[in-house]
Amino acid sequence: MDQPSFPQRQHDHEACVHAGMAHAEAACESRNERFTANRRSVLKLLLAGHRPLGVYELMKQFDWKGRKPAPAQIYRALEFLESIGLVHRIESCNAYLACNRPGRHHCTIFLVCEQCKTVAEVEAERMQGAITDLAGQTGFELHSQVLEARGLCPECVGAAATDEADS
Amino acid sequence: MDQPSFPQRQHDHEACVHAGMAHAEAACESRNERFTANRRSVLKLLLAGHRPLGVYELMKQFDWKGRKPAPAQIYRALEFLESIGLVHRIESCNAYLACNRPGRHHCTIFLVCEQCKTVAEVEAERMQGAITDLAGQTGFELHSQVLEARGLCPECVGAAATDEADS
DNA sequence: AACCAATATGTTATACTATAATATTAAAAT
DNA sequence: ATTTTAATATTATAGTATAACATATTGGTT
Repeated sequence: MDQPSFPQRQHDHEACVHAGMAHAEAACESRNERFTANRRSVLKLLLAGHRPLGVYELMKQFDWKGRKPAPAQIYRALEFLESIGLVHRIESCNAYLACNRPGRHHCTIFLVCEQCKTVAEVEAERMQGAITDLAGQTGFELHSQVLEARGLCPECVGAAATDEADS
Repeated sequence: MDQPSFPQRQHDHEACVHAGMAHAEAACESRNERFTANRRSVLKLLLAGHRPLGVYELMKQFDWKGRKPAPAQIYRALEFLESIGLVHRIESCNAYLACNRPGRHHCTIFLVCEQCKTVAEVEAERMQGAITDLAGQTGFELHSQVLEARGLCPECVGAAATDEADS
C-alpha cells in the first residue's frame, strides 16, 4: 500500500526491523556517514518499539556491555538519525519514532493515539500547500513543520465502543 | 484586520494586555469560572510577554508577596487558562502563549520564529479540512491538533539579509 | 607506517520541565 | 452555620535535555 496508516496490532516486527536497518545502512552509505554501533542500537530499538520512545525509555532498554549509557549518548544518536530522516521527534510526546517510510521527505502528519500510543505517519500533501501559502502571505521563511493530531486510533475507538456497551 | 499575523515590534502592549484581561474577565464570567489572582497574574505575564514563556520563566517574573511560587501553582493556572482557550501551549517550545484572538476556536497554526521567538497565530481553515479528511479515511477519532511551523519571521528574514550584505 | 584532522564516544555534572501527594484555605450552595 | 466543592500552598520527586571536557576511533595524507 502506498499510504500506510496505523500498523496492524499483529504484524511481522522482525521484517520491519530488518527492512528499516537495511534502509538505514544504505542511506548512511550513500551519504558517506558512519552507521556506528550506537546509532544502530538506537535505531533498532525504535524500529522494534514501533511507537514513540522517550530517551530514558531507550536508555533502560539499552544493554551496552552490561552498563547503561548516559543520556548524551542517546541524544547524539537521535540527532544523527533525525538529521538524515530515519527518525522523527514527536513533540507532543517528547519522544522519538522510527520513520516508517524513509527516503520520502514529503509533508507528513502524525496521528497519535492517546490511549495505546501508536502513531500513524501519513502524507499530508494538501497541508503542504496550505502551509507554504500561509508562509508566503506572511513573509515567513519556513524551515520545518510540526504536524500532529491527537486522538484515538481505530482499534482504541472500537475498544471504547465495546466497553461502553458492556457497562 | 481579520487575520493578524506577526505583531509589530512596536505596538501598544498596554492596550493588548488590557484587552486580553477584559476578554478573560468576560469569558470566566460567562462560564461561571473564577478568575482568581493566580490566574490573573499568569495571564497578565503572558499577555505582556507577547511570546511563548516557559513555566520557570513565568515563575521568575512572578512577584508574589515577595516570595516565588512553586511550579504547580503556575501549571494549575495554565491548565485552567488553556482549558478555556485563553492560552495555548506551543509544543515545540515547551512554552505557553496568550491567545491573540480568544473566543474564536478555529483551526490555527503557529508560525514560530526561531530567532526572535515571536509567534504568529493564524487561522488555517484549509488545514482543518485536510485533517478531518485524513482522520476520516483512517478511522482516527480526532481530539486535538498540534500545528506549528518553524522558521524566520519577516523582520528576522530582513535582518539576516542585511547582515549578509554587510559581511 | 606515522601523522594529522575530523568525527564520534565516554563521563560527570547540571539545568530545565513537569507531576504526585497532601495539607490548607477560600468560596458557593444548601 | 454547615457542608461541599474548588482552588491554593508546600514539599518532594520524576522526567527531559544540555554543557563541558576528556578520550578514542576513523579516514585521509605524507
